[in-house]
Amino acid sequence: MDVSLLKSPLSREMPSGKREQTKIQNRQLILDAARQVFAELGYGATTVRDIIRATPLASGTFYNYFKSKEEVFQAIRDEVAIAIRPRLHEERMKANTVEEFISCTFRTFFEYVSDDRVNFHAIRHTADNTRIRMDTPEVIAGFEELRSDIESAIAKGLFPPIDADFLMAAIVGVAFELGERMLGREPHDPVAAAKFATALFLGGLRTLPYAVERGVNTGSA
Amino acid sequence: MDVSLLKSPLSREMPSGKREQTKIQNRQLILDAARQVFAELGYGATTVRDIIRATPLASGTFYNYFKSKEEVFQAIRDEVAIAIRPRLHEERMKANTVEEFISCTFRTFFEYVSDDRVNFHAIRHTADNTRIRMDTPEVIAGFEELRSDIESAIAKGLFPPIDADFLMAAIVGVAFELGERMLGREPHDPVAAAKFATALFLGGLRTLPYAVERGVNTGSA
DNA sequence: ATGAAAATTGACGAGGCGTCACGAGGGGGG
DNA sequence: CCCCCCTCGTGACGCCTCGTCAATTTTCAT
Repeated sequence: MDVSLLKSPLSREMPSGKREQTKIQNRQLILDAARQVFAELGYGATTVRDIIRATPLASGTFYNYFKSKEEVFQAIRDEVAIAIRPRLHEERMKANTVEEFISCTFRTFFEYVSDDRVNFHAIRHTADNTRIRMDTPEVIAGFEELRSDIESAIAKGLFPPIDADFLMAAIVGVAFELGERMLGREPHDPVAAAKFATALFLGGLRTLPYAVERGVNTGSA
Repeated sequence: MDVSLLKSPLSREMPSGKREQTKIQNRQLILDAARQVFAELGYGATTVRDIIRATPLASGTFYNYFKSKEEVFQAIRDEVAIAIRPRLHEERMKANTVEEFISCTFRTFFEYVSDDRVNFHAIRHTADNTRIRMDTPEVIAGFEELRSDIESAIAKGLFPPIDADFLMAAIVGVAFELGERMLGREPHDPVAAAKFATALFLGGLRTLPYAVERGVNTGSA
């Protein structure tokens, strides 16, 4: 009696039961298979069957974990968003100037994108010349956090009282688009991309670093 | 595939044969139905069958015109790109200063987006919280044209010798992302969006117009 | 050991996919 | 004006994927 009362509440902390373990494992199996298949066939062409075929599981099992391939895709994106969001927030919190706020945001983002090839390769190219962008709740939360950080910075007097929503959108747009371009260049140069974006936001066109070689930025205005 | 180019040399001028007419008509029937169905169900959930069902045609006929729903989507996007590209290019050609180059690019783009509700509504909302961006050859050509215009402007001394590729990407990113935000606000204010984007590119954060009301921009630094 | 709860399995009906043989009907030649 | 040819619309077909569900296996608690 005493034991059973103690055991069940305590066991909540550690989900080390066989049941929980295989559940976690199966989920990961599906996610890994999906990453691989998405990267190979492209998101559009991939079917749920393709994913489970790349797995020892049966077709029905898939639906115990995800509702559709969209949901798998979302989960993969969420992983990325969850990994990068705290880093960005933390960096921005440390910022004492506009320069730091902007530069650390871009630097952190581009470096993460450059590093985490697996996920981004799975997400990037889809079918011929189509690009997908899925704003999952986690990703949207990241956007909102950026906006809220901007608003805090405005309140602190760091930023002038500009439209935080538009500024957030502009940062997001530049980050994603420039990130894409950066991944298309060899070698990846997150620092150059961050320099470019930072200079753009801090001083506009006239302070952008000059191009010195084919598609590589250095120097400054 | 451009039908008019493949036709016999003489009939190029006037495709008034009954055959050519129904061909054009059927294509348009499919495109219109697709616009409607995409807007209703979202791109992801739409099937080729849904499109032809919204049409008096038979299922097989669809494949005489398009290979897949992706191709229909591309065709719709291409229409938009073809409509807007010459406008943008023309405006930029008239620009004598950096200010004009940037401001007319954004102004024209945002005004077009705000006006052409039909196509953008068909393209915008997809399934729950997913966004699709398809870079068709025409759209990519629009990007390339922007880059080439930037390069020309650099050659003319209008711009400093910055990385045209990155600048193009930044403009594209801000245009699409801010456009999305603009469409989410009521009423649409393409001028405010253009002002914001232009100020950002010309002078950076410090010259952005101040926010005076909930999500509406006026004034300047 | 045993029964209940939970999770996996794969077969199933529904329905979409792309194809193809057929037939209708434009269009050019006589 | 007619007729044949050839293009194009048609819808049924075989294949595949979808999401479900009853049966079965696995885990867990007693």
